[in-house]
Amino acid sequence: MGRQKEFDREEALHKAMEVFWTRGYGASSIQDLVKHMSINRQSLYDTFGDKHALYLQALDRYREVESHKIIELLERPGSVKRNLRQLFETAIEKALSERRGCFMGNAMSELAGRCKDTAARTCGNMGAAHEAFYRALLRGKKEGELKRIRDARAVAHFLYSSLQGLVLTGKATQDRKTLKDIVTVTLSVID
Amino acid sequence: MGRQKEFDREEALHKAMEVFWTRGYGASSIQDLVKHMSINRQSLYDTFGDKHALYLQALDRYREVESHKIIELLERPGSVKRNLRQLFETAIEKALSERRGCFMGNAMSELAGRCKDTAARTCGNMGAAHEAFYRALLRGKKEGELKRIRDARAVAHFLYSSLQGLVLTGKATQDRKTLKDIVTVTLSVID
DNA sequence: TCCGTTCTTGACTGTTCGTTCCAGAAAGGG
DNA sequence: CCCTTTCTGGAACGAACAGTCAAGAACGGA
Repeated sequence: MGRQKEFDREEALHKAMEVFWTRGYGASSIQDLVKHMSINRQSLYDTFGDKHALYLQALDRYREVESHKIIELLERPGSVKRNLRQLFETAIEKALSERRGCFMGNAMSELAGRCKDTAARTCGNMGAAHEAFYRALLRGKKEGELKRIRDARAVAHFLYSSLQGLVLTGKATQDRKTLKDIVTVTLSVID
Repeated sequence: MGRQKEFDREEALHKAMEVFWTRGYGASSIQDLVKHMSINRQSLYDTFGDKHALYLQALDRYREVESHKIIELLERPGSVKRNLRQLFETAIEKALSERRGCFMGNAMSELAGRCKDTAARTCGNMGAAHEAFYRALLRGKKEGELKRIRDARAVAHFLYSSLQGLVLTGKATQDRKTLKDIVTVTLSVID
């Protein structure tokens, strides 16, 4: 059946995701990608199609990896408030250490307005995150921790939007207090 | 003193701002800019310097025009709550009709992490908006409309971040209800 | 009127972009 | 062993990129 691939497809895709995540679509050249993926130019085209197709696959991979992290965190047993607080505080720490934001948020900003494929993926990812928030809120209500919440779907939308706003703000300022203020007020709506 | 310019500098800069706002920095070519600004290539370089310098001037112009709109709206006499509601509802309408988001938000996402000049401008703009929110909240407190607010600076940071999150979310989804949900919950913190 | 300055124009630079082609090396199946 | 398939590396493609140059047109001042 011919020669085997010398590189691991998933590993290469992961590297591509990191390049696109860090630099965005337009600012990532094939040169950059080839270098960081440690594969040959031709192998890239043979395996992933063209640049745009690779980008979409990287978005899909991000969703698999990062979204599942969020879902997993929100589904941890115990206090829903504590889980939410931890999610937002982790976001602050990442905003202060890395500066690349959220790959989905970056994709929304750069391409979702012009590219349907990207819009579909960012929208789908938002839907998945929304469901995770929603389920967590429902559980919090059922367990009596979140008595004040009326429209859980609305609050879930709000939380996702707030998280994106927080991460975006973290690109402009490195001031920890500003980011903590945002989280404090955000979480006050589920207090 | 030689020949006069055949174009209006401010008008050309305004056009450049619209191109950068709509397409972002990387995806705007000098070709695009020249075309939409209706000036010659050389005039662009003579008048504004290179592409990057033009971008920064476009950011400055955006701040002058758009930030002042926000400040003006928030300083209107009468109910602070009403003013804030109108600001957020206008943001929804713009998100649904145009798809270009907020130029400052776009700049944060695309460049603030890599370019100090851009970071300084987005940060400065955030500071100005923060002050506008803060003054509005203080007035609301003084006039007895916003009794529940304790840390007005924190709420001001929150409102700016939420606005950015809302606008970004509007790039992924065109669903009006989702956006209205976000605004409803956001404004519940100043209720 | 003529000079000097500045603006306009379009051709042109060298570079980088995404993508493809090709020749050859490597490996599995018969 | 040979055949087929696949991967590799480098060269090459045309297009698009940001930025520059030189020549001339238009205007203000003397």
